[in-house]
Amino acid sequence: MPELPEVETVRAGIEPLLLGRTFVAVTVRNGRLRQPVTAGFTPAVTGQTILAVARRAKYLLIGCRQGTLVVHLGMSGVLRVVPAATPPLRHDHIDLLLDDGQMLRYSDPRRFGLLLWTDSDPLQHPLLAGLGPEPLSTLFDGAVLHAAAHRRRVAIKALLMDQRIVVGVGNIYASEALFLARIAPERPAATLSQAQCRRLAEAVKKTLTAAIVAGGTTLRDFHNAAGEPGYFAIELKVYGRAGEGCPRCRTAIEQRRIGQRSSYFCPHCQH
DNA sequence: ACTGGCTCCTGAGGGC
DNA sequence: TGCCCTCAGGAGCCAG
Repeated sequence: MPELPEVETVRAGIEPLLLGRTFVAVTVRNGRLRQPVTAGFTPAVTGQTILAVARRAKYLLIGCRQGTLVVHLGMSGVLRVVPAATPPLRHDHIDLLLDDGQMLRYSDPRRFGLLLWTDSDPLQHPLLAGLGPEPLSTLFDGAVLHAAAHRRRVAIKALLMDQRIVVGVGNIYASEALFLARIAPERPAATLSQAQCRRLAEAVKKTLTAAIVAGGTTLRDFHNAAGEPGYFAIELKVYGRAGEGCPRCRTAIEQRRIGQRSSYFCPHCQH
């Protein structure tokens, strides 16, 4: 369930449960993920003490004394801290046993996610080195977006989801941000004016921030911090609402495929 | 250098 | 009930 807000919610949820803990054992039931879990994974992680739980783009970075555990949730990945005795279900692929009787459990039906260990700077890892700016930082704004869109003919929605341009925006929040900015998702990126790029960059920040706040609220209600945030926490204005009335003008929301992904928009107020 | 299309994988839901 | 199709919140890889 992962776009940036969901990953951030997971990060915030597991951080207090992991800080200072040590991984005492690792069980890999099925390591065939997007990148297969390597033979060196278990010995590398075992014995490591957790010093930080950070996030870069949609990657979780669990910083340990001698390296970093990098986790990506893919489409369907879930990370939870549960009692060590919890019996595994079908898609509970990896357990990382902690020194307090709990374990960090990775589940992922579709197995598009990944776990890897790196003992050097995780930000320099090939998977992360080419990532664009964090959307909520000052490194991302209208000017940056406008520069990135220069001469690009791709649909603006596809550009928004390109992690080399800006990270963290997935299929749901791309539709939501474009709705908020009143920009049609199919517009070739290069046709957006500076003002429109400014509006869109602000809409991205606003959309993601609202979702993080909502996720955090949801999580606080979860006593076990099990992290079942999800998209129910926030009211989506257009995503998944084909045929329903636009919240602004009541025109029927349209659904269309853009770059193999379902996109939702109001044909009347988005241009 | 870009662009669009395909691919990995399992599960859910709709139509017949 | 079963079968077949389509779709799903990601992103790397490939040919043109």
